[in-house]
Amino acid sequence: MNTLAEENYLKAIYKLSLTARNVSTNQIAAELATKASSVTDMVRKLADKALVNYARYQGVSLTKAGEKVALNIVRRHRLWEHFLVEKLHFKWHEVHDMAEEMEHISSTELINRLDAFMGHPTRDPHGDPIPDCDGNIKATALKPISAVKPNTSGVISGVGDHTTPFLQYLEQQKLTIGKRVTIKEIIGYDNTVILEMDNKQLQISRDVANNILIAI
Amino acid sequence: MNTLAEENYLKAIYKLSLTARNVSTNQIAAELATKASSVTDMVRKLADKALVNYARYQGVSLTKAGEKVALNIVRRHRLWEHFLVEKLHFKWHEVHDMAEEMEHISSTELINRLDAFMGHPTRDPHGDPIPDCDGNIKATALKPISAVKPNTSGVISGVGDHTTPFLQYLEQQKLTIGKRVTIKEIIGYDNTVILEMDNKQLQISRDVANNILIAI
DNA sequence: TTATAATTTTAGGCGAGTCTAAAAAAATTA
DNA sequence: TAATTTTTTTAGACTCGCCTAAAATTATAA
Repeated sequence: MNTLAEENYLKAIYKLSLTARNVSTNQIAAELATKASSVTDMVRKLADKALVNYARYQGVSLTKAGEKVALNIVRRHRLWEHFLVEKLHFKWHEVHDMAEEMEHISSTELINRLDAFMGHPTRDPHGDPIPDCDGNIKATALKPISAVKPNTSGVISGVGDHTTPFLQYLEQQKLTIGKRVTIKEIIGYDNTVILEMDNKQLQISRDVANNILIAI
Repeated sequence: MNTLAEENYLKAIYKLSLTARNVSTNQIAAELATKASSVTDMVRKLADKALVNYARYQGVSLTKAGEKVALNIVRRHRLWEHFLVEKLHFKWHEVHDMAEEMEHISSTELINRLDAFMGHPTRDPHGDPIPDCDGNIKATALKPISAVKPNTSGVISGVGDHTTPFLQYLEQQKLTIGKRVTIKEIIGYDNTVILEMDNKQLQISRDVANNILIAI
């Protein structure tokens, strides 16, 4: 078994690996709100356990074993988030910190039964895919609204920003997971996007459009 | 907030306090599978935080504040056990270790919503009462089967032994929470108890009779 | 290409929580 | 009551995960 700190490092490295081949010490330190020297220590420990590939000054990547552990943590996190929203009726912006604690509960049997109890969901409340018990994750090509051509229609299926203010804004605008939207026009001046949803027009900023992901 | 170790000490002291005024260092060490010297260190730390009363060589007791924390941990533990049995269909002897981890999840709001989700249960799967959110616990006078007079009838409402082999034995004999039993006779020779349940006769040993608690 | 800046690692230390071994206090027995 | 045993505390040390400060390495700019 891995310690709490080890699990948090693996999760951070996994997350950062999605947008970079080799993750740097400083990136990990920023992600975990810790110091680079602490990261160096821990990364060597994880390398000793064969969970990451590491060479001095060269950055870090997950090994197959490390990735499996990380995907398991992600699975637990997202299943608990799903539980919190669907069964305990929390809002999607309220569940992250709780799931952050719950993801470290170790029983595999527990998580498999939770999965069954929830009806084997494929996505968490933010639209992120839930890995299965073998760590398989459904690769789904979602596009930010800002990247599609005018007159394209799609279903909101994920967000690129998980912070509370952003999620609260989306909720207020009813721009939630599952909603169908049509991109009408992208204004050249500042990339404001004009959408149609529920037969009404709506304008959103470039930043917001970058962080709403749709399936076409 | 208290650390994981602190919470575990408080819970252990609470448990031992049920059968002793002042809890000894050695008792706590045995309960937590640690060494007396470690207990002394931690107990001083808890005394500094005003969670226990402590004087060198005199044993330990919980303060009001410490008891409140302990009851909260017990509440969380028992609610999660209830969830695991009722919703995820675990057996009553399987849930202790999982709940041991889950009880440390800190959100009060989470536990209150879990409580509501479960329909405000008053007892966990072993018949132990679940404290409410203010730490009030329904005092219920349960009696071991071994301590009631012949021809008394009652409902099995708790167990005095939470170990897996004992719980599995009870399950096999269908001596589970909620079952009505009538004590027919206690044999003088070795205190074997003869019961009637579901219109059938059943014999149990003194040790078993000591650890089945009934409400009359 | 050399100087400067940024990043990463090393060295040494700290607090939490644990341990062993020895000393101190309390309880028990003769 | 004195001697012995048991319990508890103290002293000192260890690991984990973190820190700061300084050194080493790599990246960038002149």
